[in-house]
Amino acid sequence: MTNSRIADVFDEIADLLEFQGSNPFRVRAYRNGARIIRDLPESIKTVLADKQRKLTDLEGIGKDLADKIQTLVETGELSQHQELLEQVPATVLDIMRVPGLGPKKAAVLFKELNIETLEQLKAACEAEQVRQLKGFGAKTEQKILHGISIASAANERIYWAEADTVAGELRELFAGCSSIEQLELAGSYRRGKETVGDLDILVVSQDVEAVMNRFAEYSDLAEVIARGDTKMSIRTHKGLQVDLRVVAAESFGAALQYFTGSKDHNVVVRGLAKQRGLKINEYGVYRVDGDKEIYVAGATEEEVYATLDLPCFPPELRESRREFDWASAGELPELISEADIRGDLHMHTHATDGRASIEEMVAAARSRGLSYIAITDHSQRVSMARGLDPKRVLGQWAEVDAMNRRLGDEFTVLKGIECDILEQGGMDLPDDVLAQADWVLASVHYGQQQSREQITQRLLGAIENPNVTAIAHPTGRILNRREAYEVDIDAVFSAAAAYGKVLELNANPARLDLNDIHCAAAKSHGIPIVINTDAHSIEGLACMRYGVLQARRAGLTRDDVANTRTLAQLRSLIESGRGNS
DNA sequence: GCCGTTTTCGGCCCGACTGTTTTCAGTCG
Repeated sequence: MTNSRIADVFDEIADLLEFQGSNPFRVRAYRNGARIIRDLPESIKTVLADKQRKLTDLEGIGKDLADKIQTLVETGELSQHQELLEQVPATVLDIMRVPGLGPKKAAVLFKELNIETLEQLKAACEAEQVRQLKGFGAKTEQKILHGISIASAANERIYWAEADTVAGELRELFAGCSSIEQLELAGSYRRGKETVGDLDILVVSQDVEAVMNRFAEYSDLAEVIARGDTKMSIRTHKGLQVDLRVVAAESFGAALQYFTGSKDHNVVVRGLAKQRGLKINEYGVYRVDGDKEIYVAGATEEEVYATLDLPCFPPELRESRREFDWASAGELPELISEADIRGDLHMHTHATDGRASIEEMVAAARSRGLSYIAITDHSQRVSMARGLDPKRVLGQWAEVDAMNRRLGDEFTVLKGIECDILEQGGMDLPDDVLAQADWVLASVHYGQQQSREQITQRLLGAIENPNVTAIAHPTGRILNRREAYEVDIDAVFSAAAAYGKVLELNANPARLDLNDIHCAAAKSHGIPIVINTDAHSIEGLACMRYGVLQARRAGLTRDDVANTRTLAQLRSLIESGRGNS
């Protein structure tokens, strides 16, 4: 059983317990446990197999959860989980996900009206039965009906890149509001999470009405969800919720820290504050003195963290993973930035499914400040994209040689290929062809439904091939669309480390594959990561920033990433991979 | 359910907004 499956079980137990009105801290313990398992950079099986280590060494996993994890790994199920599912139909969890309905109200609906599904809930609202219940009224009934109608749209998290577009529009909207002194976007968007559930905007202004009126003029606004003295929430036509909060200047840093989260990170921060006799909320840091609270800090995030002797963590690291350990050891990594990137080693041209020529890709890459690229068109198996057979790829590489002679020392194009790993195993081009390339990416495009053993063996075979430099998009996932294929990722990491291979972080905003957890795991194996755009057009080269953001979330530094190296350093890295095979 | 230099019990982050209420519970982030 995989980490993520174990985490899913714990999350569902938390949902079911919450529905039953269990101790909220017990519920939190399960959710916390789920997050810890999901964020773990190695498989739980590996930890269990190591006699030197105990699951309870993980902060937040006690004896009880450790036993449950072990049971799940060994038997694939958990009696407590089964019993809960017998008491509470899993479909009632959908009811809790309707905006405005939480565990308490969902439980009342279930107990009083026997409502188990969204369909039954809709019918009961339309029959005006819900408004009869204590604690419910006509407005709640309308809100539920509305909530059901938008539930699917509202629950889908959008790609970070899409959120960034909305963020840009909102910045522009508020740029025309003269009373705004400071503005920042917070939340998971600021932390650079691969998908974003909603946007949070923080503003300092003396004129709350003017700011909120401006917000109400947003061209993509579908409805105003709430509007109070300091907070206003809207929903866009696509269903994205945007929250606006207006705060005083002395509270801006505290609010930014608070609303950037993550929630788990803030729980730790608040706990540390409490130990020091301090209290932190979104208005500031306060020294608690009897029943008096004296403002200590809050204008900037730096001063908020400084009251706890903590560095101002880069937002990407605020996930309550390892950042507090790093900080206390003085080992906070200096995260990679886009300026560190010198090359892009995965892109397509119009020879296959790209839209531009080699020359156009070179020009675009140079204007982005890069000093080398690899042209990596598809191999013949990808017939839909007119993949290259040996003859065509050798022809393309001759073209690249000619191009390099024209370019001189200023810029270099590596002769590359994105070579398919065939369904039956083995590479899609003969070794004597691949041996002539500078840079070979190996990819799984077909047979993604194969068994874990088959796919793992295919990947291991590619890693062991001396001509292969790197594995592209190693898990094959497409966010919101396609799960990663089944693969023993630990085996892939071990092999890549042993054979000196590189793993890709594909920067396409829908892929971001490897994900942040896997990148951190690869780093711990000493595996270099290459951040590539997989561009199919000159515009596609701009995706690099999404990959860098993901790398930052993984805690990667410049040294962890292959394409921050100079060309000479990169070539020696490629050579050492060949030597190890 | 987790945790502990205030340690095996008693805490566990905290405030805004809404709707249904006449003072607050539930939801949300």
